Amino acid sequence: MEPGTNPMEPDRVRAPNIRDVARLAGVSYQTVSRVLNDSPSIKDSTKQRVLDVIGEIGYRPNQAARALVTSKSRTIGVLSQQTAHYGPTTSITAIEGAAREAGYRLSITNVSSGDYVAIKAGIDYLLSQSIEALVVIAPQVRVFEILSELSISVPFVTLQATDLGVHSMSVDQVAGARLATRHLIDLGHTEIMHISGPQDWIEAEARMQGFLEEINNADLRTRAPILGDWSAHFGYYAGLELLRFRDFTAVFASNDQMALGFMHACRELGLSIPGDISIVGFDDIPEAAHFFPPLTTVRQNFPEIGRRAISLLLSELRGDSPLEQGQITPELVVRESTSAP
Amino acid sequence: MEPGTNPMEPDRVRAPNIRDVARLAGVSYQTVSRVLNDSPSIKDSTKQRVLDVIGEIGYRPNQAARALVTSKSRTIGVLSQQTAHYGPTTSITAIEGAAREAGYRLSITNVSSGDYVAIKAGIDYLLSQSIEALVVIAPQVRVFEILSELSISVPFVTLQATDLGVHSMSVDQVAGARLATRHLIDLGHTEIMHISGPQDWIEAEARMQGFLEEINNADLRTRAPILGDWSAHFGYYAGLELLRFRDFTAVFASNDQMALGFMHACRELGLSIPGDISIVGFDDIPEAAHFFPPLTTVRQNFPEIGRRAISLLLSELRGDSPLEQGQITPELVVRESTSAP
DNA sequence: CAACGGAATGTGAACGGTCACATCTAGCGT
DNA sequence: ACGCTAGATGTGACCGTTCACATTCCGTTG
Repeated sequence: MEPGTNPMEPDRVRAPNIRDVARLAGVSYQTVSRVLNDSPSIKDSTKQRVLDVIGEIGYRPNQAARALVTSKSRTIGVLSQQTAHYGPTTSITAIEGAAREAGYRLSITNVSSGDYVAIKAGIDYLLSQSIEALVVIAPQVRVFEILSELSISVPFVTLQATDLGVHSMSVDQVAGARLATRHLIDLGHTEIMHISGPQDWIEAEARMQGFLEEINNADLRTRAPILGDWSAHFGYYAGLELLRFRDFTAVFASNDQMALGFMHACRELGLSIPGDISIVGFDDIPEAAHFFPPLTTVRQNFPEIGRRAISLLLSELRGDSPLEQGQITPELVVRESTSAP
Repeated sequence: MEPGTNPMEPDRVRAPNIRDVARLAGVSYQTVSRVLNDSPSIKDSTKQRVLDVIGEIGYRPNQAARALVTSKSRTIGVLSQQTAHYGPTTSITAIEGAAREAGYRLSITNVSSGDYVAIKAGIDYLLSQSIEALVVIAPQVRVFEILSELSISVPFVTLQATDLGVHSMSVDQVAGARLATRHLIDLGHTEIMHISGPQDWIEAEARMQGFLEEINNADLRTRAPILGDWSAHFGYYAGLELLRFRDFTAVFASNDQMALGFMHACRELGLSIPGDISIVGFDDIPEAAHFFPPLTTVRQNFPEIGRRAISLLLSELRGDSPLEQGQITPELVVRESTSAP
């Protein structure tokens, strides 16, 4: 029995390739390739024959081979956070959808800590997959330092407002914070606290800035904002601490979770909301409408950001059009956690 | 001037490849390849020289080429849901981390609707990227029909308990639901409602089953559970509706969000929790501890599931070891939303 | 000292597509 | 009837890496 050609051999089934299709359809492999990329000059009858064979034998184009020869990976990298926040998650979902629709896939890397090495490794990892574009959702200041220092060769966009050139698509955080603060001021509050996010988060910084701007505009004073970690737990403990001195009548929390925790602390101390303390959150997570009381907050359209980020990248990839990057305006949602003091 | 070799040509910078490295290091390309895959028989001095060159010119191995020749994509596919629920998101984060650590990347596809075509397309899409393994987080019944009918050729694991052979790694939903229900019964409740998740979700079904088992064990009766959509909104409106007839004293909601909405409805109708109505949720999202009142719920260890799913797949990919798949036991977290009737 | 053998390194082919170019056909005007 | 052109299809090379096998080097041993 000839060793190499043993017909009994189980013979690792190889996935059908373009030449198998060609042979069965009685055409050349190049014709098959043309059908796959629907090139214009191909006779309908031929095309149909090829498609039939493809369906019949279950042929799938090999992405790796295609990527190799075109040196296009059809992959968009996403640099994100380890923590599963509502906003990023929602945006990523939208990004994935938009990307897939355009024939791109995503490669997501979560960078856990904000330290230089981890972030650098994350970006490196993405680049080694020869991504064609990069979306950065890790909203930490340090990421942007690294990004600019690395002089990335692919188009990229951040979902945060930065001064890093044009590559940004974001909700205007400053405007949102001003909306929230203005709302409290308009109600008549003069002593307003701010519970901020972590110092190294761009969003946290921007919201704090918006808050301070509006406070200054109204000639009010405020205690130094305290820096939280976005969690409801933090909001709770911060509340217990802050409320030992009741020298304020309103709180602007930098996200809904911290607002929730803070309200928890209020209840525990027997304070009524908004009777004793008004509170505004940020994000408008779906649960916020069902907090006790339903939370006044600032709504960000996360899916929209994701979609626009991708369309911005895609247009840059196609080379066409001056990219219309920009900011999305957030919206104040007034519910029952705020009232006149 | 020779056309092809014009030294003035800007000449699209090509990324350095293995042969460039070889040339500069004065070795053959195969030696470079050996260094990259740290093959044992390579002299230390040579290895160092190659590594130096790699660092110097910033060479990155081309994943596509590698994938092509080895027919290993080093990619694990993830089939997930469009909606950004806390549980799946948290698991995915853990999965990503574990996969990356093992040198695998993720390809995530969200399938929006539960209809056959969409799910099939999602799986097809993943397979066309020649994934080496598949994690299914889309917990819909229909997904599993498709999965079994397709006879996937790669190892796969679902994050839901199924009767689909061994490929599953999940929190024991039935046990969790029994824990919750038992708790209410132990407190003395005899009229217990269940707000379930959507009918075609495996988890929803399992939790309902656990609930009914425990109800039967205790010789109690219950009204037919109502089928929700996991959202706080649904919980709210369901609450308004259900509470028109107050023929129950406790509610087991199939997730924390619906519990939240339900509590909102209670407050609005002037009912106290747990005074008038006790309520138990499911998941223990981080916010649950700060609801009003803090929610008694069932904790699932989502990251652990993700990690274990990957380690199960990896061991299957390596071919070693009988895979220790299985279930993780959930845990009841008693807070202040439950008391004796 | 020749023969040996293992460690270290090199060579050709292959993976599965696409690109650039070559060839073949059919329709058309003159 | 002829050449021309555009449409349809085929051929060879190449993308960057690994695999299988071949070759060289060098220290050991009988």
